[in-house]
Amino acid sequence: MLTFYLNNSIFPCMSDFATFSSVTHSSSTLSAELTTTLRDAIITGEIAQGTKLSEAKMAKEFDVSRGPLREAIRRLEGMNLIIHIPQQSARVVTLSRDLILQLYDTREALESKAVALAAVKMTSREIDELHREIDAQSKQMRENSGAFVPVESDYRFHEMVIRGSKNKVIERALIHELYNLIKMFRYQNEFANTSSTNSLVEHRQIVYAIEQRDPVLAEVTMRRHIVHARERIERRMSLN
Amino acid sequence: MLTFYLNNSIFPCMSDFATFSSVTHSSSTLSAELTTTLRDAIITGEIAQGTKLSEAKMAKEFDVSRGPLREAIRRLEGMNLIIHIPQQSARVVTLSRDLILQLYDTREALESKAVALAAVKMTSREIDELHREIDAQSKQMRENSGAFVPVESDYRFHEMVIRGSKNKVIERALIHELYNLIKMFRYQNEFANTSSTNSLVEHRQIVYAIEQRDPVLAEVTMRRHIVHARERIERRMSLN
DNA sequence: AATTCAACGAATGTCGACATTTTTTACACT
DNA sequence: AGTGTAAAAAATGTCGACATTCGTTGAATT
Repeated sequence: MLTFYLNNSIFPCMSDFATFSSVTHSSSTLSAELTTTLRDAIITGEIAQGTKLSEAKMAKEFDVSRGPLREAIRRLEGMNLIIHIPQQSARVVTLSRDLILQLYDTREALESKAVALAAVKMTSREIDELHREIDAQSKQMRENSGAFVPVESDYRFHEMVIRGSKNKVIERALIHELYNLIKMFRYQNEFANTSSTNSLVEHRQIVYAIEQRDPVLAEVTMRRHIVHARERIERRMSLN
Repeated sequence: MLTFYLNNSIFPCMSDFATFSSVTHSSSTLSAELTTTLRDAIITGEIAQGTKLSEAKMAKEFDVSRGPLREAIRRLEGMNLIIHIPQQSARVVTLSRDLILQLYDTREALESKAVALAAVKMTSREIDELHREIDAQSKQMRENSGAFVPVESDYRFHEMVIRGSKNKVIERALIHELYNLIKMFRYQNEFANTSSTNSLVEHRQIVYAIEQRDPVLAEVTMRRHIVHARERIERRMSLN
């Protein structure tokens, strides 16, 4: 069975949903389970961009009533993964070139602020964890002689920094409302599949700045890190 | 009948809801109407912070079934106005000192980026509208010999700048997910009721920077504007 | 042939009832 | 009196059916 790794949770193809739901009962409510299942299906592209979501069909497919399904859709709306027009349709978001670039501009603003705060607020224990993560990145890249930082590790790194800001508002904006779209974009576009070896160097610089408790340096470094990613995307992305 | 002005929409006290719903049929769906009604009731404090929302009671009060009401609650969750714990409770958010300061940090990051983009992207027509708005502010303040920029005008100004960025992601993050909380905070705390006369000067500086098509100046100016607001709040806010 | 209108089908919105879980209350026991 | 347990009450979660709206098809008219 094909499985994808996202957010530390494994989820199988949608056709295997029956199996999945009988195996995993982590979430308390049906509606919450549906939310994560749909989220992952959208991120991976199993449900393609722009797809019109028919409540009746999906309810039948997942073998649930329309109530919980509608709630899941509302939540995904709040995560910017679904665009809903009342009385008409709910569609999976379409990642235009424009939207992606706007996404990275927003990420630049939020995450550079987050790391500035993190430089002040992170505990030394948390900084240690950052070290462990980039050491693992380094090791993995040497072993696989890969030019790319493994995506999951990259997400873990950035999310550790974000949480380190101790700012719940930024954390929610980034993790709940932005990163899903970024994961979706990266998952569905090989060329966006993380960063060159530069990324690892940049990660080290970020940790260094945090370690020095230097919010300005941390902010500038993170800003550059994200701008680099944005530039890479802007160059390589076809115009649509 | 007591009415409050928010987002260009008038809404009466909740006790008068029956009247309201028979008068205004602007929104297409019940669920959408409930969302705005509840949103405004939360912002004004008619539904107090921390209130536990009982679906049954509210459904009876508004004379609707629980379905649309639950959807409205999910949407308000997405706007950060309600915190929901599955199987337990949905509560109106509580604006702690900490949360407010985090909110302003986030706003600083997003809105300074927004204005930098606006300095590049705004049309001259849009800049004219900015002028009209701050001229109106100036006039109102002279006439009422007031030390404060009228809140509604202040929101209009900031929202014009945000839209001027032409960045839908930032726009949504700010207007849909942050400003409601800020409005809530300001509405329920006299002392936060906009800014000193400095604000008007700062608004002029921001427009000047945009006019000069100077994104760096615009960003710095906006950042200072918001930091000032934050500092004022930090000084005056009791510790809770 | 193109356009308009009407009827049909499909989809979303809304409702009331049932199921399950949580919280409260009351009672028994130490 | 305090604690623990069990029943009862209240609340959330879920379901299936009905209502309304939207989009489409097809026929009638110009």
